[in-house]
Amino acid sequence: MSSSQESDTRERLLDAAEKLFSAHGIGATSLRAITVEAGANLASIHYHFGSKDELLLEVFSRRITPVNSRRMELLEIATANGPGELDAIARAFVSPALHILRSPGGRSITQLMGRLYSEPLEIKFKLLKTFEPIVLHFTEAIGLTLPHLSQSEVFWRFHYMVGSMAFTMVSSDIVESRLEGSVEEDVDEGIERLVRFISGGLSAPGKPDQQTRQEEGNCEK
Amino acid sequence: MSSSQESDTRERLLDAAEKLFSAHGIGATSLRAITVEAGANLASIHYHFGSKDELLLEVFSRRITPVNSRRMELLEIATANGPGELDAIARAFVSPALHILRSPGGRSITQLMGRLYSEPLEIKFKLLKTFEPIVLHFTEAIGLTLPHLSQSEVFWRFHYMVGSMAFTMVSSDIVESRLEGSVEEDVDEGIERLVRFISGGLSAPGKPDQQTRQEEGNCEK
DNA sequence: ACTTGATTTAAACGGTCGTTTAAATCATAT
DNA sequence: ATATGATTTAAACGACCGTTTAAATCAAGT
Repeated sequence: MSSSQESDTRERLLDAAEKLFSAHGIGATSLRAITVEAGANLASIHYHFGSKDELLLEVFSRRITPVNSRRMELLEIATANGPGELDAIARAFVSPALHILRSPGGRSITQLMGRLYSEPLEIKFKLLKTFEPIVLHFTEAIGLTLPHLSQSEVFWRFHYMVGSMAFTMVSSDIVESRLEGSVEEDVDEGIERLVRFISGGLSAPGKPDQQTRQEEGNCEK
Repeated sequence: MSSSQESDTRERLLDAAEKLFSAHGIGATSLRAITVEAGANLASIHYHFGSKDELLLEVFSRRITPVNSRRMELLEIATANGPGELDAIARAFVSPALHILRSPGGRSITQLMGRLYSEPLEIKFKLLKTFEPIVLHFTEAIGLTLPHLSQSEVFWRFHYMVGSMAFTMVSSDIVESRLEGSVEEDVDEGIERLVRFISGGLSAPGKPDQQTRQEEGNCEK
């Protein structure tokens, strides 16, 4: 039926691995379980990917690459005319990642992406290399919008943003189990709610000892 | 030498498990590695704890119980006279957890606690039961300070706070490896920086469609 | 029809895992 | 000293793991 020269076993393996890694964790998912789920032979993983680690790398990058591309697109739009608005910058980072909740296999890959940060695997460092340009461009954009903050303050706030997003992705099941009464809400509504929190945090006053206020000064307290 | 009737093998097992779970992850740490590290016999874990899962539960709760007690103490102080200040509420939640960085074995247990949230283990749900009173009291405190926000908005913002803190704990090694030039900073300085971000996020304007402004209105933009 | 390379298959390899068992050792009270 | 219960020990159990091998099968090009 398919006339492509690419094996579709490879795709089925990626889909199965994505599903099982997300559901049960990476270490707890065996290659045997993946091949059973994919309807393939045990050795097919080593034939197509070489090892379990390289399979995992492929599972990640297949999803993360387009997400990061979209992030760069949105960031460039947000910063096209001078320093960008903080909510637009936050949205450029958060929205592409949370939007794949809608794609097939969405919930699973979302949890897997969030889990990446906390896994003590060597593969994490390989994957994080991919994020370096993202980190650089977003911290630069935030720093231009908030020039009164020190470089390390900007850097940490960027990571707080990453954390609140990653945690949302990982534990969305837990959070939603508490709000059982509420209807399944729109993805964009969740994005905007998160963007509100993040841009509020990014725009918080800086370290009180140093240069604190720009024009709008202290908003809290 | 020790006249206590309690076995100190038990304590050495907990210390070794805490260290290895944190360094290499839970799934990647074998009972054999733990007993070697503790200088104990392989079967001693099952004698003292019954299983690997129950050992893990003990490792967690030994550290988390005092942290949550301290959180409740600080929250009660912060909310003693009417609605609490947002930064005091955030500090009450964040500070006890990050302060055990100083305790022996600090770095390791910090990463382990942060990792708890993203592990797809059944044990996670047992542990999260412990947090229920914490969640209830803190969301109530935030809601009293920000009465214009809906209940679900408050609930989500609480979880964004948890996320930015948990991510900070898990990935502090990564973040600090980027700021290699900077000296090892004070723990309280990191706490205050995180508190700044969180209270900024908590106090952000609400959903624009509904009732938005209180007295201080929009702080960003 | 035959060859060639890509892909799939069944079977096994060596290793590590959590758990269990039953005997050995220790501490303590009588 | 001896009995008793708590603790530690050595050894093995069955199960599952990631990986490898070599043969079988498939798909095209000639």
